[in-house]
Amino acid sequence: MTTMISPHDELTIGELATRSGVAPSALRYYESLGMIRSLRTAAGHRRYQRGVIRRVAFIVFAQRIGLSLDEIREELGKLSPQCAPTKADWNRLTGNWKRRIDQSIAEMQVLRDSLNDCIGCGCLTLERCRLANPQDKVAKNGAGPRYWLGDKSPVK
Amino acid sequence: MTTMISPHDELTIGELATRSGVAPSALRYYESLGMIRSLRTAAGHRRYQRGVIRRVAFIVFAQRIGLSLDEIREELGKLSPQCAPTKADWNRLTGNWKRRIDQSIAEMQVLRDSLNDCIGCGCLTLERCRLANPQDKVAKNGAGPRYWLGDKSPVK
DNA sequence: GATATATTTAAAGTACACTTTAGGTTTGCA
DNA sequence: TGCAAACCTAAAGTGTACTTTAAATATATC
Repeated sequence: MTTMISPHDELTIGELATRSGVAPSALRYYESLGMIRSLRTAAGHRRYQRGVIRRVAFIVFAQRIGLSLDEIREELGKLSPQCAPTKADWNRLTGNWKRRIDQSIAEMQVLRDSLNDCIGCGCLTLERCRLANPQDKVAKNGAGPRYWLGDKSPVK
Repeated sequence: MTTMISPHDELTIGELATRSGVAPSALRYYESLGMIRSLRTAAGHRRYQRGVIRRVAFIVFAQRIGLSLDEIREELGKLSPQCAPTKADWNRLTGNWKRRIDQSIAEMQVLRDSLNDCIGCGCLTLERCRLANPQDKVAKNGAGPRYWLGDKSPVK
């Protein structure tokens, strides 16, 4: 019986890396942040339970949606320790995530529309197209491009 | 004549910061990267020509679309030095940018659909929903979440 | 003229998400 | 038994995009 997978349904870090597409160093990093857990062999090598694959998938997915590791860590904290989420958990999470995704899409659409407007009006500037306001008014607001594009958040 | 704006249609760094919503430190940083230029007063203070506002708007816009400063620097290099882009330039740029935006939107939609599928099928796992493949096949591919989500790019 | 605000530079610091390195141990296979 | 490949830890390094700091000079306002 030459299995590629450990007999006890536990994965080595290399196997988890292959299965998840996430580098071993990243998996260790996630573990150092308390996002995933491992058992250890007598020699100190990590062994991952199968559920961890889902957890890593969860992390990767959430990252693509735009969550920071810190936010993801919080979300993971709301689930049962190392298990798959309950149906209720899942609905709540996906609800939040969908809203987030919809926001991203909406923002991208604003950006695309901005380009259309700029082409349409022929003025060739992002600045004046989006800015119906006279310049001095904008200057007084302390507003900038982010404002032009419909975002109120500080510059960072 | 108490103007808020310099008499010669040239902006101080503070004025440009206010007008663009970009911090002075960031403007200096962009200048250090050769993305914008300034004239200097006798005392060495920066003075920005009006066109620079558009250039900064361009930078901010491109960042939101997801371009790195390095990519933006390249795009800026294709324009006439400190001027507004020509109509042809503009169409080319916006064409590229729109494609980029469309890609972002498409990716977000894939992510959203993934969530829908997961809810719809009730399996409560990202992993098995997106993965019609038997697990061993995936293991052989060395594929991971990024693959499940329709992306071929390396882990980074 | 005094003072407050704005500006200058260079260099170091920050945050995020990891990766790389170094030096050592363990495992799997012939 | 021998050896390559995989694993371990801690600490330092990487890339992006800035911000902060410090010490000095300049400008604007009263």
